[in-house]
Amino acid sequence: MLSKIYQRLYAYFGPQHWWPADTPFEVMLGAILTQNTNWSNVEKAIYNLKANNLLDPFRLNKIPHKKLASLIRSTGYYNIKTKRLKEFLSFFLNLYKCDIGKMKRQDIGMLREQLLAIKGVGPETADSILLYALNKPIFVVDAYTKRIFTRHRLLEENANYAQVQNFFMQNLKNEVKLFNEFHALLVRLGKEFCLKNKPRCQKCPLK
DNA sequence: GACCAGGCACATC
DNA sequence: GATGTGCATGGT
Repeated sequence: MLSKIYQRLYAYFGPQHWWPADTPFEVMLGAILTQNTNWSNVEKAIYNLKANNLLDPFRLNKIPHKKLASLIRSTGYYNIKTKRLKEFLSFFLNLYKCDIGKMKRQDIGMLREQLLAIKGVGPETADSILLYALNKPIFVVDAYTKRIFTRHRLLEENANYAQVQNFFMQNLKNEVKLFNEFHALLVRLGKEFCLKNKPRCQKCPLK
């Protein structure tokens, strides 16, 4: 059933080419910056960081809070997100010496626990980093995913993150490519057809 | 001007 | 352990 849904979405929208970033490090920053925020707001912040030559963990770690906050202002919650970025950077530096390869070689379960231990990294952010920055096979659950599947009565209204994630991972092949594209397609579907304030959608391609 | 967007931590009951 | 609240900009 899930793979049927995936096929239909893929046929309708085509490949989504996620995550929109040049490097794994940029994915990780974007994952924090996009928390409860429109992606277009994140693009502006990433642009600012790039323009200031700060898409580098060592340089980014050194700049003062105020400076970083002003650069990511467009993403909202900029004081909190500045702290979260700093928390993430010290994790990245201390445990992995800012070495993506070293992270990729780490066991996925261990890595997920380490990411979740960072203040400001919850399940969705951790899983986005695992899947989209490190190519680890894990399904990312977000607000759209829940909304789409509860509206189609395929999930309980009160299902928690782990339950939704299990629902996908137990019913799909354990493939990075599939998890990548499926989640991206669900976000695309959500943006275009499953908005919060439009509870009934006649044109939904899943119907 | 209200409502929402690719969450999360923390307080309080 | 469930429920509520603060965080904040930019687009519709």
